[in-house]
Amino acid sequence: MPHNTTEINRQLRKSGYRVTPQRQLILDAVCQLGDHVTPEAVYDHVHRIAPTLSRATVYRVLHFLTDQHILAMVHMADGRLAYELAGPEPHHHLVCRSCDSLLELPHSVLRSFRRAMESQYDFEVDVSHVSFFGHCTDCRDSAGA
Amino acid sequence: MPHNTTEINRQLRKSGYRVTPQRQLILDAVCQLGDHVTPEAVYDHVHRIAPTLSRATVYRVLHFLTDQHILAMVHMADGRLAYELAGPEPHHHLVCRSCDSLLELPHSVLRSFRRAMESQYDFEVDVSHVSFFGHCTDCRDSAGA
DNA sequence: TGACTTGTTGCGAAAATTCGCAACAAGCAA
DNA sequence: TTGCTTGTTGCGAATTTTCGCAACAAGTCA
Repeated sequence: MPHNTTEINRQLRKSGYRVTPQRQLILDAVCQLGDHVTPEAVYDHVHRIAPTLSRATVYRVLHFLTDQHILAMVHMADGRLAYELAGPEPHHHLVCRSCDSLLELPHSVLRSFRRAMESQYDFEVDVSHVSFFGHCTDCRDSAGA
Repeated sequence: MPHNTTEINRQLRKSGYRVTPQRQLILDAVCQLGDHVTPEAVYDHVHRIAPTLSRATVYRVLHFLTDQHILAMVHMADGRLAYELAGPEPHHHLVCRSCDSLLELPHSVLRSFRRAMESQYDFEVDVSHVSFFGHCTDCRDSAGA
């Protein structure tokens, strides 16, 4: 999962996909907009630069880049999807249902779980995106008070 | 999380919510339709019995019953949401991205993980619904061939 | 039973997401 | 550079999900 555009382009072409201006714009947008970017935010951003770029394309490209493991989906607390650049090492999220805050988990916390699923169920868990929902310290404190 | 309607009704009323025919119909529908029921399937079912019951109400009631821990959300492989009756003991799913099959995990496999998150991050993970995505034995076999 | 309070519903419109298909253009080969 | 092949896009319509608000009715109390 390379982080620079040149390398990504090479990889896509090698797989038989095309590198279009739309795809580059959308990828750039996700990079610039940060950690959990909604489709609408991407659309707003790219639409300013390329007004003919349609919503459908935004959705399609986000799915596509996710399939290629260039982006990763992030489940938000309200159930909607957002996206972020997929790092070389996957990480996971603890999502607070009260305040929507995101806490990042290192991949290591799921490594043993993954192995267990593999040996016990012969199921290969894709850990490139896992979110857990619940309540963070702050929200529990204020709720309990 | 009681399983019979009478007990559920009592619980809802005690919490200050109302037991309406719509809510009962929708809950019955989920029970009858099985393990991972889509909103549209629920609507089709109840709409036959109560033609004026609207789509909006189906969505609202499904959310509502989930908040009350009477139903549980299930993430499907395509990213959409389905629902099922929440059992007394939560369970989890291994969702195959190729064939959409669901494998149930006993709660025990996440117990230690949950405790770890609590002590390390002071984050209380809600394990009433957790889905992991990946690939099952069969699909890996056929893909590898 | 009858009136009151307020949580719920229905409706239609809005928003979010997906689809189908013709027009377009990226990459390739000559 | 020119032209082909076929993956991609844009558009508009279809689908799915949410929203706003007035009308409605469940539960409560007199």
